[in-house]
Amino acid sequence: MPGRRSYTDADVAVAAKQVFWERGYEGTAVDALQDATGLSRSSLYLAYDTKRAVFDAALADYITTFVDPRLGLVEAPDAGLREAAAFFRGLADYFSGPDAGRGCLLINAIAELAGRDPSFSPLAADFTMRVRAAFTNALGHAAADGAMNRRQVSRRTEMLTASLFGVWLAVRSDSPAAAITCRSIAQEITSWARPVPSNARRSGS
Amino acid sequence: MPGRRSYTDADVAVAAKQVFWERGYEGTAVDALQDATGLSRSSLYLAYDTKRAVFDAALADYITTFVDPRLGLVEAPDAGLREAAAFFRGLADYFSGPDAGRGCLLINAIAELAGRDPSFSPLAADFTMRVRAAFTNALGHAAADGAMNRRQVSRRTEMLTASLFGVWLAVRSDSPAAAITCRSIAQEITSWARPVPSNARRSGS
DNA sequence: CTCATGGTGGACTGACTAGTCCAAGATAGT
DNA sequence: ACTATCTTGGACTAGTCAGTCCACCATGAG
Repeated sequence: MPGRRSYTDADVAVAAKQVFWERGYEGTAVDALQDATGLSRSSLYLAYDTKRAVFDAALADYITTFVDPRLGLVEAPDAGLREAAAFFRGLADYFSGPDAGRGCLLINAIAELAGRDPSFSPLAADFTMRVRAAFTNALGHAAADGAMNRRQVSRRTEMLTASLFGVWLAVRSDSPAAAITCRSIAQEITSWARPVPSNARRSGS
Repeated sequence: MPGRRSYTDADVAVAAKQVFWERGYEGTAVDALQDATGLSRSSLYLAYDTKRAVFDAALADYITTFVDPRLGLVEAPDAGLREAAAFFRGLADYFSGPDAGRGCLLINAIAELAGRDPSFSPLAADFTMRVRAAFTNALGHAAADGAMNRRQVSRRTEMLTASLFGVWLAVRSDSPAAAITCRSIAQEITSWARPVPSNARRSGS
């Protein structure tokens, strides 16, 4: 009902986030945003000039509420292999939950828009850099503790960064399998902490 | 011009493959398929009943011409760490080429359709299983040679599978970076072949 | 040479899309 | 209580989408 505005821009972004997360950017019609927010078209366009602006706001909200807390663990100044492993275990737990099939809003957006929508590319590039920096941080501390050398830090950072993107893609097809993958990665990271098991070759059979 | 049919279904699939590869499934209009094939709408729909059928045929062609030769290297009965590393180096070379930005048609399709189009899910699940089996094959042989134990085989298989999906996603935003990632992964795999460097802890500084 | 077969181009359909616009009406300040 | 301001709902526009359909005509058989 008319009068003074009954919602904030942030309300719109949060409600829209759920729909974009579930159905993707192109897959979300403005009508669906109306249903999700309970607002009519004019009210929506009063808050944001374009569907894309709604999406950007939803993505920004997602990053602060979902990405920052998790990745922040690995970005912490005292983060090490423990935190890197815990990060992937946390993902594994999330992948065992009911909402895992939606994947990651940010990585879904990269998959959908990167390379095709030029205005989106910087965000994708920034995020990749951020993840790489986070793992370099954690693995660098491990190297300082003598667990690995510099060459290993950069190689393993590359591998963890690629793996992170990969599990978020895989979780949309098969979340239980992706949960297992995350736990495997966490275990592998943990194994890096050991100076290196010299009995590795014999414990197989 | 009318008369007897001047093209085969396979011609259509191959031409369509290029467009789908470049622009994605939803992003490709039937008009674009007309341009690519040089056929008119009726001729297209004479070869395939639906846009989706064209896509499936294009994807099948992609798998036999692009995926099979590369992944076959790792699936070979005598494949080991050498072949797994060579697989990622081969990817790195491809990522340095001009067409890298399109990514992988199959993985793009998984990213676009998995979880949203139920009829596509089996193909996605099958491919993930296939990749996992391929790396299990190669790493299993390495384990038989004493380079690692069973636990490492399964963990590292998970990691390589996730990494493969990840690099194909990343290559669409930044192909030079993805090429470096592939080479790092190849080097890491190669390092598994060594019984395990006991001087790893000291060579850092 | 003639006719039936069937490939072909292009107009068309109905269902969507994002975004615009305006009349209706509730509120806040006076 | 009155009025100006600004939110609201919903009709509307212009464009795109996948898929259908038909008149046209080149070809192969007899």
